[in-house]
Amino acid sequence: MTSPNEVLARKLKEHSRLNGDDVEEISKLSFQRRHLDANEDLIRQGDRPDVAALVVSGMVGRYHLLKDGRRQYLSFHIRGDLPDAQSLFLERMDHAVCAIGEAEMVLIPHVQVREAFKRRPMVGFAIWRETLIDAAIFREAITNNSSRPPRAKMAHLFCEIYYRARASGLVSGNSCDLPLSQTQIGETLGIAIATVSRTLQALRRARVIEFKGGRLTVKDWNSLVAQGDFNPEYLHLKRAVQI
Amino acid sequence: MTSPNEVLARKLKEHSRLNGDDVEEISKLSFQRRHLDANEDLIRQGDRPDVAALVVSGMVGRYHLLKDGRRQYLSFHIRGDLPDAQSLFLERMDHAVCAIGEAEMVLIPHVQVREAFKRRPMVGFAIWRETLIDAAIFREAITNNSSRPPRAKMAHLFCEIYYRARASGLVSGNSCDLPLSQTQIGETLGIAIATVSRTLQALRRARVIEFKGGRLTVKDWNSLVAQGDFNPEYLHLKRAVQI
DNA sequence: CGGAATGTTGATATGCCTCAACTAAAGTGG
DNA sequence: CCACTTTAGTTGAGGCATATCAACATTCCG
Repeated sequence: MTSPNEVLARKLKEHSRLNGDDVEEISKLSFQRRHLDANEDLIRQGDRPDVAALVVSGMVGRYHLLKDGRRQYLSFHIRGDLPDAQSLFLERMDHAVCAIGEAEMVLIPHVQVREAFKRRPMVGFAIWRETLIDAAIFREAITNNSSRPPRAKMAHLFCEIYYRARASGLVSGNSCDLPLSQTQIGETLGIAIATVSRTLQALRRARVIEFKGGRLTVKDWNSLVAQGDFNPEYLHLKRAVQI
Repeated sequence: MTSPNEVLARKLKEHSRLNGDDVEEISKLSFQRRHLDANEDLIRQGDRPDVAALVVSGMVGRYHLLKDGRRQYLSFHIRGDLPDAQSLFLERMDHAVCAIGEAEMVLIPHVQVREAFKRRPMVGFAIWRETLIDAAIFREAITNNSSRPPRAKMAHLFCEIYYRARASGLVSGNSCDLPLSQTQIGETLGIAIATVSRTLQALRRARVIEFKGGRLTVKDWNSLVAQGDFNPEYLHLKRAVQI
C-alpha cells in the first residue's frame, strides 16, 4: 500500500526532477484523511481553505456555478493531483471542487507545505510547475470548447483523461475509470445532453471507444487522437507516454 | 517615466504584499528592451525561452494555433503583465504570444528571476500568485466561451479587459485601449465574425459601449456587468476596483 | 490615390438546442 | 428480494441561433 506522500512524490516526478532530500521532505508532510461520497463537495466557491487537498483515489472535478444554477466543469483530477494547490496563494476559491464518484482525499495544512518550500525550494518549484500544468490544461480546454465540433470535443476530452491516467499508472488493459455522467460531460464541453448521448453513440458505433459503468475503454487510440486533434505536449510530462 | 522594474512591482502589489527589500530586489533585475509591431509574434508554440517577457506598454495576446491554421486566442495582457511567466518552469511553449497593436516589451533572463526567488522568496510567491491568477482567468474563459450566448460572452470579455485596465491605472475617462480587430474577438470567443459585427452593433445601439479606433468606451458599466454576468472576484485583486 | 485589410449586411443552410415521451438502470425500503 | 421510485440515458420532432457564403462598404496605409 503506497502512502499519500509517495503518491504525491510519484506525481511530481512525472514532470519534475526531485532528489532524495526533496522526496524525504515530501515524506514528512503529515495530513488528515477525508472520504468523499459521489457528488459531495470538498470546497465551495468563496471558501478560504487552509489545507491543500491531494487525490489519493477516485476522481474529483472543479466547477463554476452559474447564476442560473447550472455548472461548468473546468477540469478533472486523479490520484496524485492537487486540485486546489492554488489555494496556497489565492485566499478565496473562485470555483468549487467536488467528487466524481467516490474519492479518497488527504488534506495537508498550508503551513506545512510552505515550510517544505523553505527547506527544499525544489519541492516548491515542482508544485508551482504542477499549477502551471493545470493552467496549460485550462488553456487547452478553452480551445477545445471554443473551436471544435461536439465529436472532436468529446474525443479530445477522452484523450486527455486516458493519457493522464496512463501517465499515472491508472490504465489497466485499455481502460480507465471515468465515473462521469453524460450530463456532466455536457456541462464540461458546453453541449446539450441529447448531443452528448448521440455523439457517444457515434463514437461507439465507430468502435473508437466504449464508455459504460463509469469506465472508459479505448478501442482505437489513433482514431481517437485524430478525431480530437489531441497533442499531449501541453501536459508537459518529462517523457512521452506509450499507449 | 516609470522604469519597467517599477511597472512590475506595481503590478505585483495589486495582489501581493511586498516589503521594501522585495521591491529593492525587483529593482535590481536587468533586462533587454524589445519593440513589437502590430501582429508580430514574440514567441511561438514549441519555443524554449530563456527570458521572461514583461509588457511595458501596448497589448499582447496568447493563442493556440489549430491544425487548419485558425487561431484561438486565450488571453490578453497589458502593462505589468508577464504573459509567459510559465516559461520559468515549463520548458516548451504550448502556445504563442503576439502583439495586439504595437507593444513595448522587456525581457528578463530566467536566471536572474530565479536568483531573485532565492534571495527574496516573497518575490517568487508574488510571481507564482501572478501565474495562479492567469489560471483563474483561463478558467473564467472556459466558462465564458462554453456556457454563455454571444452577447454575454462579449460583454464579459469587455468587462474583464476594462476592469483589469482600470486596476492598472490604464483607464482614462471611461475608456481604455483595446486594439483588437473583430476577427480577433471572434477568435477569442469562438464565434463567427459576422456574429461579432452584429453583436457589437447591438451593444452600441443599447448605448452600453463604444468600440472603435482601437479603444473601448464603457457608457453603462452596470448594464455591461449584468449582461456579461461579470464578477471580478476571480481576478483576486487585493482591493476591489471602483468603476 | 490605389490596394489591402477590416467591417457590414443580407440570404440561406444547418447543427445543435429544446422539449417531450419513453426506456433502462440504479438505488431504496418494505 | 421484489416493487417502487428516482436517476440516467435514448430517441424523435421541430425551431432557432449562429455559421456560412457572398457582395458590398469602409477604413487604413503605403
